[in-house]
Amino acid sequence: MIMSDFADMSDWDLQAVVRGCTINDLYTSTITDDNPSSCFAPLTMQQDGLLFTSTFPDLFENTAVFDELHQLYKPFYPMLNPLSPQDVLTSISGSSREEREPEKFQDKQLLASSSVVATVNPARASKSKRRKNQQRRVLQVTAEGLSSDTWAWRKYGQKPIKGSSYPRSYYRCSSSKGCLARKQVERSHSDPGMFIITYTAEHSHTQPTHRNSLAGTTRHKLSSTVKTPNTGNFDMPTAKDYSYSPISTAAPSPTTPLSATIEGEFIHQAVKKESREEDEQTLEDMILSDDFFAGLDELDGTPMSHLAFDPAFPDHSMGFPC
DNA sequence: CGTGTTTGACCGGCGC
DNA sequence: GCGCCGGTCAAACACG
Repeated sequence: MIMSDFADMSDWDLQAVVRGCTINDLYTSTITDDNPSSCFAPLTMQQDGLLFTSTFPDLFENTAVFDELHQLYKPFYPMLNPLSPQDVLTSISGSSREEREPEKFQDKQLLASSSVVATVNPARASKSKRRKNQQRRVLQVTAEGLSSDTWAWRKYGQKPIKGSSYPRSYYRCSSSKGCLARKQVERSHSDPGMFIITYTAEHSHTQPTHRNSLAGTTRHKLSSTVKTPNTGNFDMPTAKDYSYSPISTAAPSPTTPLSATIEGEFIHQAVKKESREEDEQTLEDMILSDDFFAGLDELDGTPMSHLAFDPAFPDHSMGFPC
């Protein structure tokens, strides 16, 4: 594996993986108290037909491998984005139908909620133009995972996608004017309880302390437009909508703070797992200590700030003013 | 007033 | 070259 190849991979995959472990622990039922190590989801990197599979315990036991990864990722640390949790992470830069329809691609790959997949194909990437060349990262998250994304997103479009039962919503980062970060949210065709999030471009700023004003985020008018998946329509509900149906067919708006219902649920889970979180933080401190976040520290000014993220209190833990 | 969503129109990449 | 389709724009409107 060469550096240029790594550069094509997601900039924050490693952190997303590490962070995802912790958050997965809170969000998914596949990780049990009896099996803390299960948070180390299998890591699969496919590259030029080469399939590299490992698990985190393996990586950590094999310090040489981890050091290599550490070194390879080091140049990208400042670009790491504290993505919200979890599940599936795919880096895409290509032109095939599969890549243009990540949700189908993921279905094919049978991406489990706890697995992490990073895919890159430099050969194809070089051929493309603007849209083709755009690096994308695809995550499959639950509604909870969706709501835990603490970046401030502003919806700027929604389109029905051919072959998909659900429309795709388009969001741009509203934290900073010049930020090119984009986000697409689409309900998973195979699992309506899951959402396919496609991130495009990087944030050009640090994570905001608080999300922007809530003005306009709760439109009662929406209550008549929110439909079930069976209708083929899909609107991102407001916090109020979501609070009525925590595990509803829709999901919280990315710009909407966690509703009391969801937040309470998170608090409940967080309290439940409190002791284990300490262990995990210790683990993360061990794994990600020293120069791992040196770049982030320079960028953010708050050392280890990202590790302070707590899905139960996203607004309290994330960030800093732009 | 500031910030958000909605939605039809438009643009441009891509496949044929 | 043409048409399809995904992505973006921007006006209108909602909400606090």
